[in-house]
This record gives sequence, C-alpha cells and structure tokens, in this order.
Amino acid sequence: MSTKKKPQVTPTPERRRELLATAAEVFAAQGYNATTVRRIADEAGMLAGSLYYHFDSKESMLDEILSTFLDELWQGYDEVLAAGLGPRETIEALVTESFREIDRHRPAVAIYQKESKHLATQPRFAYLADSQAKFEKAWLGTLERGVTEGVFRDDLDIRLTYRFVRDTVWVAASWYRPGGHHSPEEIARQYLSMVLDGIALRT
Amino acid sequence: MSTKKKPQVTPTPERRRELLATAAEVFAAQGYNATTVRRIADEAGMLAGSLYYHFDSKESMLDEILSTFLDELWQGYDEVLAAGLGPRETIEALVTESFREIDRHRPAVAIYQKESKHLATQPRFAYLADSQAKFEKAWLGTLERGVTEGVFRDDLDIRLTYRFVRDTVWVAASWYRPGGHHSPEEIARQYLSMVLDGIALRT
DNA sequence: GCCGTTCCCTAACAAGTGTTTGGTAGGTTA
DNA sequence: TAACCTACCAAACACTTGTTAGGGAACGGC
Repeated sequence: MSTKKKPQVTPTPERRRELLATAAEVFAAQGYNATTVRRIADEAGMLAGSLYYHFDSKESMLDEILSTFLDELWQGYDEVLAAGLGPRETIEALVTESFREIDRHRPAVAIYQKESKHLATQPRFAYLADSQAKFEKAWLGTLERGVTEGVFRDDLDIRLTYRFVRDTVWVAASWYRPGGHHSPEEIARQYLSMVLDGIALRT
Repeated sequence: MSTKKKPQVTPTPERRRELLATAAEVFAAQGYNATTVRRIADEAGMLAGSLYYHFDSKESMLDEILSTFLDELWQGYDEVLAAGLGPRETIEALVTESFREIDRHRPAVAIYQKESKHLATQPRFAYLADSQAKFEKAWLGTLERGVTEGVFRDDLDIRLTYRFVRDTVWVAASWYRPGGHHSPEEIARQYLSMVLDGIALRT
C-alpha cells in the first residue's frame, strides 16, 4: 500500500470523454431539460461549477454528445453506401450498421430520439436537420431503387415504408441494453427477417 | 335539483378540455419539462397564474392528459380483446384501433412516448406502469397464441417480435398528422401488410 | 338594485436553474 | 527552491421556474 504513482490521474481528453459519457447517461435517462448540471456533477463525483472547467455550457455537452455520435454514424453509413451493393443488400447493411451504432452509442441515440425534433430548429443544432435530410435521401433512395428493380413490393406507399423501416430500427435504442443475450448482429438479422418477410407464417 | 343553468360563454368542462388540448399540444412539441406554464398560458391567451383557477398544478395537467388518453385506449382495446377473435384478427384489430387512438390523441400519445418511461417511477403515475404491463400481456399473449396456432412464425424471438410490432405502431405518433391524405384505417392496413407479409417482393 | 359565481389579471414569492469568480491542493517543471 | 499548471472546490450571481394571494370585471339570478 505504498504511494501508487499517478502522475497525471487522467489525461485531459480521457477525462472529457468520461464526463461526456456520464452526462449522456443522465440525459438519456431523465431527458435533457429535466437534467440539472448538479446531477451530472454529482454522478461524476464533483461539484456543479467544476464541470465548467471542462465544458463551457450544458448545451455544449449535449452538442458534443450528438455530433460525435452522428460523425461516427455517417462514417459507417458512407462506407455502406459507397460499396455499390444492390438495394436489398444495402438495406441489410444499413440496418446492421444501425444496430451496431445503437450498441456503441445507446445513450446518444436515446437522446437523439427524444430531443432532435425540437433541437433541429435551433441554429446551433442545424446539423441535426442536415443529417436527417441526408438520412432520408439514403434510405428512401435505396427503397425506391429496390422497387424499380423489383426486389421490394410496389403496392405500398414508399414514404410510409421508409418511416416504417426507419422507426422500427431506431426505437430499439429505448429498450436495448448492451451485454444482453442478443448481439447487435443477431438483432439486426431478426429485424431484417421481420421487415423483409413479415411475421406471418407463409402457407 | 332543477334549474340547470348554462348561460356561460364557455361552460366549465368545455374550457377545461380546451386548455388541456393546448397544453398537450405544447407538451408534445417541446417536451414536458421544457414547457413552462407561461408558455401554455400564452398559447391559451391568458396569464400563467390564471391556469391555476382550472388546475392545481402543472403536473396535474399532465396527469389528466395521460389518464384520459389511457382510459379511452383501454376502452377500445378491451372491446377488441373481448370479441374472441383469432390471433391474426386480434392483432389486426389492435393495430387498427391503435392508429385510431393516435388519430384522436396524437399529442397525448407523443407525450406518453417521450415521458412515460421516467414518469412511471413516480407514485402518482404508477398507472402508467400498470397499463404497460397490461399492454404487454395482451399483445404478447396474442402473439404467442398465434405461434402455437400456426399463424405466426415460430423461428423468431417472441419478445423481439412484440417490441417490433409495438414500436412500429406507436412511433407513428411522432410523424402522423391528422387530416393527411391517409386515414388511420389506411395506415393501419399498410402497416399490417408490412408487418405480416414483409416489404420484400415474394418470388 | 344587490349578490354570488365565473374567470381572469396583477404582483409577488421561494426554490431551483445555469453560470461565474476567486481560490487552492497537489503534482510537474525550471 | 520557486514558478506553474491541472483539476477541482466554495460561494455567490442573475435569472427562470411553478405557484399563490388579492382584486376586479362581466354576467345571470333574485
């Protein structure tokens, strides 16, 4: 029990990520507005004012949480979209990638689900609206391509189908818990099976 | 006993419903915690303090909005469940009824989606947890019955299927706008078609 | 006429909010 | 040793929040 050497207890960027992680956890659980900075500080084992050594506002924490999540999301999406797959394979890859992102950024996804709608109106969070537009273009475009190529049904309202697929995937963040007995890939597989083939038994 | 008078410009219960409707609209748009009672009063054309003539707290408004919605929901659900339909027909009826409720109580449903999770822990809103348990019992039970009777697939995780169906239906409240060119029944029909048969073209 | 009720306003309150300022323990560097 | 930097604390600030108390205008019933 000698003096353990901890010259720099936690290097700056590391500590930053830790604090953002706990903040995201609280935001996701209580909602952004319902969360006080005192609560976040408490969870992090420090006082409210101390947070302002690392961040310059509560809003900037939210900003950093959401933007880093979206950056990583689009990194994965762009890779899929650039692969030149067929419509069905693209949808499968996008869904799988989405569940991986939920697995990695569950709190951020939950926050995004709850708050993005009314945040997107603020200038600071305009990138949320941009991302959503890009998102719709990618998914809706793939679905339309699938219809014209004859791999998806053409008797459905395509925008309804888009919202259906989009929502079924992303609401999963509200109940998903990492470390459960379903891997993201397994959940994606079953979800794709339901979305593509339905839950009714084929006769 | 006699002399029932209704000379007022707006009879009390009517005004109450009006205020609750505008409150629900604001709650749904901004989130409960982000909504100030001054904002609600503003939207209703009066001052903040005046709301307290009709309601005794902001929380009681939320309470009344959610409980009246759930009452109406279960009135419809119980009717369906008592009809003694087969599993597939029960699911179809529940989905259709759900979209009708979204049509009638869009703001309440949106609020429920966003807030119920952390509200259910408070004693005052314990009925939310009760309702959710009853809800799961009805839907999950119907799905299980469908599997044993051979109308639904048996190669899927049944709880995953439950959450899939449940979420696909209720998140629709986040984008649904009454008066659009799709009636609740039409949306229900297409959703059921997707959930039951899938979006892939059968070959 | 007066009375009572309904419904809202004015003006304030106390508690809680995000944020700032100045300070300081403890390690690193010169 | 002294100067310096990091990461936090202590205490306050200005502001917003939900809520309350008293008052008053409009109106129907008597």
